[in-house]
Amino acid sequence: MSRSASAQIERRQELLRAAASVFAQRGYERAKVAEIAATANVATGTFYLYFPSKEACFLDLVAQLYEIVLQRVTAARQGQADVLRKLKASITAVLETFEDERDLAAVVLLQGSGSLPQMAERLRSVEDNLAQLLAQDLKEAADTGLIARGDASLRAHLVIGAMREALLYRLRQPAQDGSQDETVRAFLLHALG
Amino acid sequence: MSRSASAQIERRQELLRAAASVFAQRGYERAKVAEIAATANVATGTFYLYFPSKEACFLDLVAQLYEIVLQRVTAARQGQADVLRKLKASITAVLETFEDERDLAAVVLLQGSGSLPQMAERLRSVEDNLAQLLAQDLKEAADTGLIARGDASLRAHLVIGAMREALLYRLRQPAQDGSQDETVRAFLLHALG
Amino acid sequence: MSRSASAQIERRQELLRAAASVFAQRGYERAKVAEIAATANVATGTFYLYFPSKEACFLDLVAQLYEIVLQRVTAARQGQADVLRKLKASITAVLETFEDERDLAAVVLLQGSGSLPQMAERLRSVEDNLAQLLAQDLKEAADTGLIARGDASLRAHLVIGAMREALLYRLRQPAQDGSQDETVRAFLLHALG
Amino acid sequence: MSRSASAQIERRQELLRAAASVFAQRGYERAKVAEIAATANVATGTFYLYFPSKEACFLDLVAQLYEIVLQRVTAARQGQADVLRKLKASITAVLETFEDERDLAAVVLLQGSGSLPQMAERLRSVEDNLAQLLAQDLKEAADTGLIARGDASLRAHLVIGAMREALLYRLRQPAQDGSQDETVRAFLLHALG
DNA sequence: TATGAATGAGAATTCATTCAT
DNA sequence: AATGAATGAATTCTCATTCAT
Repeated sequence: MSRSASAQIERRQELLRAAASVFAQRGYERAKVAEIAATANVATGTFYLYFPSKEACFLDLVAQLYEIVLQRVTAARQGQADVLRKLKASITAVLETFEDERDLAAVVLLQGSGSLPQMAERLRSVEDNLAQLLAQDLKEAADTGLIARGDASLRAHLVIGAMREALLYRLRQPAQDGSQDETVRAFLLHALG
Repeated sequence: MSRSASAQIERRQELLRAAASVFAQRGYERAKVAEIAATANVATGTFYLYFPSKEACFLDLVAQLYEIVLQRVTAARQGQADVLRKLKASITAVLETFEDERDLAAVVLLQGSGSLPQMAERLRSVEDNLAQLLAQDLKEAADTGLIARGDASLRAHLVIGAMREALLYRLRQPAQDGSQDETVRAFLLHALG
Repeated sequence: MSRSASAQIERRQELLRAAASVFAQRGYERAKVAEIAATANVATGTFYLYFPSKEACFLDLVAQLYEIVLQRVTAARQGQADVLRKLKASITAVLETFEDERDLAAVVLLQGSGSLPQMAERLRSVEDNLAQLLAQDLKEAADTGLIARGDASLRAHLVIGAMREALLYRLRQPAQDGSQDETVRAFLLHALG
Repeated sequence: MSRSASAQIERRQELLRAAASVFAQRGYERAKVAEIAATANVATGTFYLYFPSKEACFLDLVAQLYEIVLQRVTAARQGQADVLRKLKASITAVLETFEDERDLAAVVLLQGSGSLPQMAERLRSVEDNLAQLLAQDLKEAADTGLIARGDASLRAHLVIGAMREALLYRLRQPAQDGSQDETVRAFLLHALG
C-alpha cells in the first residue's frame, strides 16, 4: 500500500532539509549521500527514491532558494508606491530571506560557484534575475533623477555583491539581530547616489 | 650535477600556473593531480617533488595571491596624500591585481570557501586583512567628516563584497578593458557617503 | 530487511580466511586487498565494509590465533595432575593448534615480526604470554627438583623457539602426520633436564 | 678516470652496511632505496651502480651472513677432538657470529622468510646447510652412544630454532654480555640427551 | 663514475549508485 | 516503498628505477 502523497512530499522535504544542513557544513564534494540519508533518518537507498542523484538534489536546493527569494522579493515590492521604496523593499526582502534560510544560504553563498559547473550556471541565473529586477529599478530611478546615472546591470550586481558579503559576514557570526541591516541599506542606497 | 636552483624554481612556478588553471576550470575537488601534472608537461609523480599534497598546492596558490594583493595595495597607498586617495588607490589596486591574475582570482573567488575548510579560513584571513586596512581608512575619513559614520568593519566588508562581485562579473566575460572600474569606484565612494 | 547478523559474521569469517590464505602466500606487503577480496568472492569495496584497513585485518588475524592458542593451551592444562604433565600438555596443545591453523600459523611464523611494527609488538606479546606460562611451570618444576635450575624466562623462550622451528619444519612439508611430535616433546623435556 | 678497484669494493661494503642497518630497522618493504643511499652518503642513482635492484642487494646481504656463519662454524670445528666438542663449538660459533653482526642478524631473523620468496628459499638453504652439519654430528654422537637416538635432521632444526630464539631474545634487549650463552648451550646439550 | 630529478606503474581507500530482499 | 549490503570505478600518493648531465 502506498503512503499518502503528502507523506511522500513531507519525506522529500525532510531529505532536502537534511541535504541543506549537510551541504552547508561539509560542502558539496565532502557531503556524503549516506550522511544526508542518516540525517533524515532514512536508509541510503531511500535517498534515491526521491532524487536521481546527489547532484540533482543539490541543484534542487538552489532552485528552492531561487523560488523563495524571488517570491518574497516580488511580494515585498507589491504595494510600494515609488521606485526608491521598491528598491529598499527588495533589498530588505533578500536580506531577510537569507536570514530565514541559513542552511540554504550557506550552501548557495559558500559552496556556490565552486561546486558543479551546472550549479554555477544556475546560481548565476538566480543572480541575474535578481539583478535584472534591480537594474530596472535603477534605470527608472536614474531616469527620474533620483539616483546617479551609470551602468545599471553592473551596479545591480554590485548591490548583490555587497548584500552577499553582508550575508556572509553575518553567517560567520552566530545568529544575530538584524541591527546591521540598516547599515547595509544605507550603504547601498548611498552607493547608488 | 643537479639542475640549477633556478630551474627548480621555474618548474615549481610552472606547476603552480598549471594548478591555477586547472583549479580555476574544474574546482578543487574535480581537479586531478594527473591533469595538473599533464598541463605542466610533467609526470604525475613530479608533482609530488614540489608539493607534499594536492591540498598544499592549492593552499600555496592562495598564499601567493594573498601576497601579491597585499603587496600591491600597500605599494599603491604609498605616497597618497590623504585618506580618500588612499581608499581609492586601494580599491584600484585590488581590481587591477585580480585583473592581472585571472586564474588565481578565479580559484579564490569561485572555489574559495567551498573547497577546503582550511582554505575558507585562509581566505577569510586575507579578506579580514584587507578589510582592516579599509576599515582604518573609513574610520579616519569618518572622523575627518569626509564620509558618513557607521560600522567601519561591516562597511569595509561591503566594499570588498562589491569588489568581489565586480571581479566575478568581469570574470564571466572574456577579457575586458577596465572601463568599468570607474563605475565601481564611483559606486563604492558614494556608498560610503 | 538487512541480512541476518549471522550472514554478516559469516562473510567476515570468509574474508578472514581469504586474508589468511593470501597473507600466508604473499606476505603482508605483497598481499593486495583486491586479491583478498577476490579470494573471498566479493568486490574490493566490500573488504572495507568489514575492516577499516588492510592493516587492521592483518592484526585481527593475529589476535585470532592468539585467542585460539591461549584458549587451547589453557584448556589442555586443566585437569593435568602435576607440573610436568602441564608442561607436556602445553607443548602438545601449541603444536596441535598450529597444525590445525596452517594459514594462520604461516602468517604468524613467516611474516611475523617483519611486517608491521605493531604486528611485531603483538606477536611478541603472544609469545611473552606463552613464555610466562611456561616459565612458571619451569620454576615450579625446578623448585620440586624435577628439572634443572636456570633462567626460567630464557628457557621458556628457547622452548618456544624450538617449537616454532618444528612448526616451520612441518610447514615446509605438505601435510603430515604428527609422528614428529614425540621427537619434539622428548627433545624439549630433555632440554630442561 | 676510474677509482681504484679497492675504493669500489669499499663503497660497495659501505652500501651493504647501510642496507643492513636500514633493512634491520624498517623491514624489507618499508626500507627505501633512497634512505639506504643517504645512509651510505651517496646519491640514489649510485646505489644502482653497485646493485641491479633493491632485491638483489637484500639477497646479497643474506649471502654475506651465510658465508660468515659457515666460515666461522667451520673454523671453530677445526681442531676439536671429538663430536661433542664439535657440536659445542658449532653452537658457540653461531651465537657469536650473530652477536657480532647484529644488523645482519636482525635482517635475517626478523624479516627473514616474510620478505621475498627468494629470500625465504635462500634462508632455508643456509639453515639447511647448518642443519646438515649438525645432523651429521648428532648422528655420529648417537652412534657412539653419546646422545639419545632420534630423527637427526629434525633435531638439528630444533637446535637451530632454539638458537634463533635465543638470538631474538637478545636482540630485543640492548647489547648484552654473553652470560646467557651458557644457559643456551646447557639447554641444547641436554635436549639432545 | 656520480648525481638526483623525473618517471609512471601500482595499490589502498572512498563513496555514489544499484538491487535483492 | 524502504532497506543497506555490495559494487567497482576513480583518485591520491609512493617509490623503485632510469638517464641526461
